[in-house]
Amino acid sequence: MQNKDDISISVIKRLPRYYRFLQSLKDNGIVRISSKELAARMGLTASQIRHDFNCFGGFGQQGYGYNVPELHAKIGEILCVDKEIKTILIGAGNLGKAITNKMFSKNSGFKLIGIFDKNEAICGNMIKGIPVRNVNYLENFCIDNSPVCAVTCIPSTDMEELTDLLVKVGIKSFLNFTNYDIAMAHPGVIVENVHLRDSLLTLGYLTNTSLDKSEE
Amino acid sequence: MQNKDDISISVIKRLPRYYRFLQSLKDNGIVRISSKELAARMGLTASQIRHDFNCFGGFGQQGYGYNVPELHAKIGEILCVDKEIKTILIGAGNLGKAITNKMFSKNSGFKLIGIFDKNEAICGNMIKGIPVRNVNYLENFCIDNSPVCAVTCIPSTDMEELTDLLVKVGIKSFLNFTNYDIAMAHPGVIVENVHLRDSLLTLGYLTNTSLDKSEE
DNA sequence: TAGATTGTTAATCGATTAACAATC
DNA sequence: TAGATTGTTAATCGATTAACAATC
Repeated sequence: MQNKDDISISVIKRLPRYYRFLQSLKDNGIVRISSKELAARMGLTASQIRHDFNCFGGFGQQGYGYNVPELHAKIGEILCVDKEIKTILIGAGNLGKAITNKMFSKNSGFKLIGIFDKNEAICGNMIKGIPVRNVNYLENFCIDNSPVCAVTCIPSTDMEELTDLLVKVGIKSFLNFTNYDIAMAHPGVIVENVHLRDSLLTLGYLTNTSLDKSEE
Repeated sequence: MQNKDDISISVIKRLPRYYRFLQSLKDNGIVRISSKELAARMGLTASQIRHDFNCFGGFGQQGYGYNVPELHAKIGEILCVDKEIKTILIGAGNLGKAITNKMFSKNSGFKLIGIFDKNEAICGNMIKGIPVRNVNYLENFCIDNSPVCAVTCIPSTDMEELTDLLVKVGIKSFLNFTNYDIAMAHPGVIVENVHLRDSLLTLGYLTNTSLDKSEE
């Protein structure tokens, strides 16, 4: 087992998928799995799986494999799914609503404590029991409640002003759905970008390339 | 310039971001940029940028750099943003609505031609001028209109049956928002996965790790 | 022409895979 | 004990970076 700082981002990005697969194995009552069997199910190599898990410690048993509920719990622990990072969401459009409804379930590691929007017309609306507040109240809300994380699903053009404010009032990490480059503007802040349009463009490239090929 | 098949997926995944940055440079009236300057703006190395562009051909000029509108056009061409891949969307909840409203703009390379949902109550509703149809009509619609791509934003539990049908009627590529593993179930099909919850869990890990460190 | 910057090859770095001793 | 499978190191592979000749 190595120091947490040494763990490469590629390993970290695989953890949520491991967690999901183990969850589903557990739900199906499977108590034991070998790296070979898990590799076959996930489309990875057994070597990589053992290598990945060993970044965090020896979770298996020679000659047996891995205990599914135990491994699931260990990875959940590494991902801190039991934590409740105080989180605010800015932008209560369709995307904001979808995120609020689906993503902050138990064992997500986060707790949504406030929703903000600049559109007066929807302020006061409730989403999953949380009122949509006018973005004018954002600064005071942050001072009073000290959220750590912000989810941004607003137009990119509003992002510069907003992120300056959020970083000022102590936001440490962002789940960013806009194209504004938060990491570039605020070095040191933790940012996970979700660029939906980039995914679509990549898919377009791959689809067209594959169609060209099948026409040859 | 190499064969299209030789181009690694990591290069391809950077193309949409290059395209975005060049768009914004172009919008700001910048007509010339060097790899060094672009690297500084994007947080990459100049070497990588030249290396990436050269996978597709020599777009620059020694001693000058790159012509922004020209390079933008070239990358748009590579990404086939002018194509209109016929696309259907399944699941007209908040996420489906957000995607419909924001992602299929001009120069996305896609054209949304049909929206489907199993919820009777919302069938007939219009989203961006497209009616929500009952999923019962999906098979016949595909036979009549031959869509190439499908966007899936429905519960994972409905995915096995749905993807079997979609692949049968000729869908070649998927933008998949569910946790169902389409690629595993249908080898050969092109899949771009967007796992929002995985992004959140990764952010949780990074956030907690960083908070632990700053407490030391 | 001289300076700048590309295109491209070689060197480096890091991630994945293979191999096998340890051991359950 | 014998068979199975991990943990871990070494080998391989691929991606990124550095270097520099070509050339605008």
